[in-house]
Amino acid sequence: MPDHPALEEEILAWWEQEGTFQKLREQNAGGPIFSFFDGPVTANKTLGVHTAWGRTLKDAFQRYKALRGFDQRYQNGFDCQGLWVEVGVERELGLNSKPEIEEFGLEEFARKCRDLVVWSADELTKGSKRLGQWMDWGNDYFTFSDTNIEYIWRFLAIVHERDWLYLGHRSTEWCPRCGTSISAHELVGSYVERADPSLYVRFPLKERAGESLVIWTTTPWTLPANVAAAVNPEAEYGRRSNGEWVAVACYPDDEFMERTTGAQMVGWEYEGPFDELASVKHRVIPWDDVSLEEGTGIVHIAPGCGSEDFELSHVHDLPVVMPVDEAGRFYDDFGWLHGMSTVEAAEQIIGALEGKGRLVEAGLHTHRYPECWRCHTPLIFRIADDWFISVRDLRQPMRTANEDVAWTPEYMGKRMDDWLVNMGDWNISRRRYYGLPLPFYPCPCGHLNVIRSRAELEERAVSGLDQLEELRRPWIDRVPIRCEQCNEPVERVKEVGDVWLDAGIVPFSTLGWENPEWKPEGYATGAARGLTRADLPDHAYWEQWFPADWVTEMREQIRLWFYSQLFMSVVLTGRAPFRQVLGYEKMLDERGHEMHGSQGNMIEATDAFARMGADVMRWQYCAQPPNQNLLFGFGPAEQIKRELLTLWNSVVFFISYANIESFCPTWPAVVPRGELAPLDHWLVERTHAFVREAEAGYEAFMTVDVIHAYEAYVDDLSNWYIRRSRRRFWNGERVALETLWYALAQTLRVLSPVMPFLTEHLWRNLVPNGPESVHLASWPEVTEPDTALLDEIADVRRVVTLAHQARATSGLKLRQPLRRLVVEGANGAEAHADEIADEVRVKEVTFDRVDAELHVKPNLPVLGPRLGKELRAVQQALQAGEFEELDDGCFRAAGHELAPDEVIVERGGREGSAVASADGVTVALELGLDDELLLEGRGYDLIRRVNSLRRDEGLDLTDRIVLTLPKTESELVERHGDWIKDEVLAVEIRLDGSLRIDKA
RNA sequence: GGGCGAUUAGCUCAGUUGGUUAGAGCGCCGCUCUGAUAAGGCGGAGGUCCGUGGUUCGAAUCCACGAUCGCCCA
Repeated sequence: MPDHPALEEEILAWWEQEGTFQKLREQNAGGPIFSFFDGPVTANKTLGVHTAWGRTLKDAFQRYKALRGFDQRYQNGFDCQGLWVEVGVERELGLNSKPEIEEFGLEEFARKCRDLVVWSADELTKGSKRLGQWMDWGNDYFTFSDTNIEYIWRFLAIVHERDWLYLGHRSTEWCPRCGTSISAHELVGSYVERADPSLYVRFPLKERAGESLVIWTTTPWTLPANVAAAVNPEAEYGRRSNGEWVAVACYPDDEFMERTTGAQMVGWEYEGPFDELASVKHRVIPWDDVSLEEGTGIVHIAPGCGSEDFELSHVHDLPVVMPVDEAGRFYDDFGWLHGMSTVEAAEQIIGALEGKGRLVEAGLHTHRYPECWRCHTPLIFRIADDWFISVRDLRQPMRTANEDVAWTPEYMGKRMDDWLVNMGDWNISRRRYYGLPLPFYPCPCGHLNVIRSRAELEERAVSGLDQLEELRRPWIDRVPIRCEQCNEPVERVKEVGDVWLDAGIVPFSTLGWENPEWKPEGYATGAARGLTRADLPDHAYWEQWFPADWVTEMREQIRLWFYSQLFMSVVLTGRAPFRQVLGYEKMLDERGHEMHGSQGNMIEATDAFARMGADVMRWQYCAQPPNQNLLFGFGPAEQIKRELLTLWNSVVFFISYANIESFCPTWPAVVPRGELAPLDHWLVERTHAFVREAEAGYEAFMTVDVIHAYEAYVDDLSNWYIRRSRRRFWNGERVALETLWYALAQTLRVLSPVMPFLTEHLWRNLVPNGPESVHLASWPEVTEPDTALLDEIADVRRVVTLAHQARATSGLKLRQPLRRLVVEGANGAEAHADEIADEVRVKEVTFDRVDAELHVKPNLPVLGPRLGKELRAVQQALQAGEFEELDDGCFRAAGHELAPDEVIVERGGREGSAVASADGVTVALELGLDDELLLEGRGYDLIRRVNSLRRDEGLDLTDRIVLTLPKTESELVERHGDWIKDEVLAVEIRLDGSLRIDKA
């Protein structure tokens, strides 16, 4: 049994020592191009089993394409900026807010962020190598390089030139802990079920003494910012006896003193809940979207705290009250609430409303509410100034570009289109520190300066260049430039860019788009200096490698990396940056639960490497249909190990007999020449069929198809070819060895992309004088398989399976030979009667009508359309046996004549035989025994016992023995002595004692 | 609230244009093979195909409504 981890470590060392990957690249240099872009992995952690899934798919297909001779780039990428990195460092330093970070110092904070990236990049590299991923390690791209930043600057400058860039003043989802707005694509999936306060609050009406509006809210903290109450103008409202106005539809059982329409209520003025804190006029406004399914039908409007509310403020000219600051705390002018968080304020506000007698009801309400994807803080709405890219002119071109992309699974392409249809303007700014510095310099003169390169920055800088450590906060903030309009010094905005800008620009920044001259190590700039040797290629190179032939990432990347790449590519080139995409679903634990560190079901990659090994992990990933969640774990790993044992044992079997025969195969692996047995021919064709099936799987980017093809194939190889051919191997038949070697060598080549270690290990044992590595052996070229021959053996296997079933029902063991097997309906198997006889252990196999009871069933797909309602009567007659057999295979039942193709005829067992049937094939095993058969059965028993003894005593396969038997076996020895000697490798049989064996 | 998808054996999933006794792998039990042997083969138990109606000679499959779950968008 293979020790996967040990074997893998050994292969890794050997690859390293031999420079196998280098040799592969040299071998394929100048070949046709297969362009793959690696989506940058966030460098803030070690390698996880989730990430290893994607890395495995990337590696498997790059290896497959390499076998087919494609030249590839193999550039790995690290994502190095943004909240992921910042939050990691914050945690490490024990900081928990923006003021604390600023107090800590932005220079040092930036250096700490870089340290984290450097550490993580190293860890991820180590893990990926252990996984077997072949990349050009050391030539990685880092998104925090100046080069990447400058490419994004150029992109933004182009966006600005086209007039798509604007500063938006709007209500956005805001994380109070991170102190920044959250953009739409970061919001997805962040809605969680949670319980919030549910308040019904009374707003007293000014002109109608004793009357009030009742509103419902789940965000008490927004009440101090209330400026209006919205009603549905079409709806009917009613006044209860206690003076409270609500929508009639919301309280169908209540009695109302007075009724009116929403439209009539518009303009009513009321007292706000906290007029002492923010003094504004409050009035009723109409709003068609007011729902009557929830709450009271009267909606509390706070334009400073909600996006629809904010929109309404424009329509109705309402004041905008902003109650909380960046950190989600009430501003000082909110009296007793000042400094409180929205959560703290909620309790105070509920108490205060109760004190004023304004609270109708307070409870809890469970609903879906967005929280921060990074720190899980519930989001609030704030009015903020953010930088946006307008998608008005881009939506259609992006949808059109996406139509040229082949998505696997297909529905993911539709998902992308849905996303594009619904996408809002791209909010590209974040009020954070460690990120792309947005190159925007808005001048008080009204001109927006957008810098497009480091050179331009240096040229226009007023001061601060000498301290510019990196193109990054805080250093870059100290470099004011001269406004190109008024020539006055102007400062950069403080915001950094959305990380998806960093990743989306990769197809341009790493390939040298519009770069006039190739720069050696030109990517190793800024923070990336010293971390990579990556060159900045020239534009001709970009032309060659853009767009990608293929990319793969998990499904979430549709709205993230796939989206930002597509966005930037459509802006810069008008087309999609990739031709084919493979997406895959989520990873869960083996019981189908989300993996969480806190629940103890998280599997560390290092554990997985140590306990199951990289090949088994890779098998688990590759066997997974990409449209379903992967249930990953050690349980499935055990099953895979057992499954892989078949291939291992087959190779071990081959090598044992090859050694015995001193058989040394010769490269190249070509179809064996000479006297091939029918079984050898079949294995060759079967192997070719497998190669073709696997090829189709790889070409469709479906490793699961490759694995399914393999599973069927390896069963044929081991449970048919090897089992049927064992005797030929014992006899050292050369052509059998050649054929098996050929099949195994092709199998290893086909599987090597999925399972690079085990195939390599077996290859080194199996192919002594061919390519030193299976990965250098190229893809097997095979001819079109002979399907007629394949079908024939498929028939044979069907017959054998049925015969084994019949055996099982008969109660006679396989060791007891029988006289005859009759087969009906598998004509392809006729040429293989001898093999069947041997497998089933019968003296004779005949192909004939099985002499047994007749069962006739209607062939429904044929008869249904012809007979319609009459079918039922025919069906019942046939089942009851009320039918007449006519000549030439026709039947008559219930007054209808049935042609041979309209019925299915099966035969059941008679006394003295065991019958089994399936799919139109019937076999009947004749069970009669005679003395001769019984004696032979004893012979098989004896052979089995002796061979067990051989194994128990640890004899080698080729050791000869002297067999001693009791005298009672004399008849057996007399009749079958030679046969027995042959089967147990006995040179002599003695009849003078109890059963024992001695090494001869 | 809107859109998409799912619901089949203890678990994970197949199930072709509607067609005969609804399958596979794993697990469990029994049998079997013994020169791959901590493997291989055969069988068994285990199903209200989510529910209700409809179309049809015939529905796991098509249609409608409902339930539950997941995903996506608000």
